[in-house]
Amino acid sequence: MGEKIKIFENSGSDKLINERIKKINLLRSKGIDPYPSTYNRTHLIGQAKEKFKSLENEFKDSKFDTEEFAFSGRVMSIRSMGKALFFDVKDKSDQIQCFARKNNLGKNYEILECLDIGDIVGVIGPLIRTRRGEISVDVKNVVMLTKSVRPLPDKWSGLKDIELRYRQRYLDLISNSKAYSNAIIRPAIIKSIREFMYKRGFIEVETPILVPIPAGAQAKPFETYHNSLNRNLYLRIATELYLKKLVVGGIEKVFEIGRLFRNEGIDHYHNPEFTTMESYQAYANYEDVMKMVEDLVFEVATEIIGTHVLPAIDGIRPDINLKPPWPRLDLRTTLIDKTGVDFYENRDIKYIESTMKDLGIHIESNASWARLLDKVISEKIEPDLIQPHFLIDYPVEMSPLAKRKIGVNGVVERFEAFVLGSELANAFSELNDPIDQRQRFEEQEQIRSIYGDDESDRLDEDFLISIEHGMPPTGGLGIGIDRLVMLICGENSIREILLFPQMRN
RNA sequence: GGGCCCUUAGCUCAGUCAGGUAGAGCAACGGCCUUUUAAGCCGGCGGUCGUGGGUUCGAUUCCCACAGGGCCCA
Repeated sequence: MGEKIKIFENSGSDKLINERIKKINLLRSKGIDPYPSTYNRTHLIGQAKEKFKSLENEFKDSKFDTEEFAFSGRVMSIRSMGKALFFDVKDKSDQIQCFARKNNLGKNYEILECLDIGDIVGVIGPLIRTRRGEISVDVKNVVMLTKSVRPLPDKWSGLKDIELRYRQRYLDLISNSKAYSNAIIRPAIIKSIREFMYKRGFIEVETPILVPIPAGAQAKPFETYHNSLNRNLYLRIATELYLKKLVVGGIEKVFEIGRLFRNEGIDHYHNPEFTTMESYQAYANYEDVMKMVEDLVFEVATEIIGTHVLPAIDGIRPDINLKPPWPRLDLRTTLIDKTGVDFYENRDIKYIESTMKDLGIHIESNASWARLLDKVISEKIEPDLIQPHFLIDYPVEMSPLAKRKIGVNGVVERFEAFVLGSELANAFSELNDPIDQRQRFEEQEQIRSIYGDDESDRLDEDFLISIEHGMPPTGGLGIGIDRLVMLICGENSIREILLFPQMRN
């Protein structure tokens, strides 16, 4: 800590801060440390309130005294009554009113005379009900644990400014209970997913984030530079290829939950870093994975919110029923239903462009057939998939890492899961024919050069060598953790479920 | 990438259409008050009106650019 605290008198906030710094100095002059290092909390507020209520039931109308509780938490509001003071203290479990009388506290009342909203205090005393019926601490002792020098947001309106909520999330967490519960639910979901996977015998691993070739997905990477290796590295855009190498190595059921990075636009569905779970299971195909996905989402949601029917939220969504099995929609026939066109029968660029024009879909210039069809799917099919659905059997051109479906030309064993009109998961029977895989990568490299498509997948020689050693038939999955958290939390912006979303500057 | 909207006190917001350098509530400060709870009453603080330029005698207000944020479209 600096010896001198610079005092400004110019602006409003500096004045507020200076008032509080004066109180710090006043406390110190009385021999009170405003930043002590320890405090012995005996109870959480929520537990103690429950205890008090059960004592009330036990004693009915007769009087009783409780033990002394030692709480700690942040001061949320203060009501001064002359020689008595009411203040509300909030910990992680609940909030409680504290009632402090000057004649009960003696010298310690001086601490309360320096009390501000936002301070972190310890309060010790039995519980009582006040005249108005509120369970309160009859404060016998109070300890300053951390003096705050900045004012908290308005106690009634809270913190509304969306920008401030994201940039100063800690204030959002203090002021807005939904922000706090979202922050708690996310790790609970991830824990639940881990337990689901562990139960099924999957091994969790960690693979490199800094990679020499950003392969395994179709996305633009972030680039960085390693000084002593004297080479460019990329932040991973997928965990796919490393995980499949592990399947080659005999880790037959493997998964990773981790951050991926894609150098693309930011909006309320996309953050440049986001979290996925990818899993790979030897001797399974996409049918097995489909069952696992619907079971996973069903079980996790049920565990977290106690029901598999996500409640409707006004202006955001209707009830969402996650109960398996989810409908399987064949992509080709669904396209025909929605557009009247069989896109699979003609893979010609000119054909798809003119068809799209007829359908009123905007055409990106110089795009490949696969990219154009992807556009058709996201315009004509995805928006209607509100309840959970699987779209199955994609064209090979859209899926360079997926195995061909036997007996159906040009189609691979792939599915995507959709809910609320957006993609939740992507999975396939993994391509383990090394000759075919090499050709697919080469086609991706060609598309990159022909169309200048910098999102095409990249040929990764190390990966090809690994599957040339033989990868067993494998079912692979990628599931968007952020999307799943949004679904369960009932948020329609990714920024509400990331603690610190990417912001400009 | 395109369009529309927003940015005023620490926080939540008025005021801008009809240009004359700003208001409220909460918080904070000084008083009164020992069961209040959005406590109450009295008094006084607190603002380069996002930034930069332009028009004007004069700009928070009108115009332009930029920054940050939001919504919609691509």
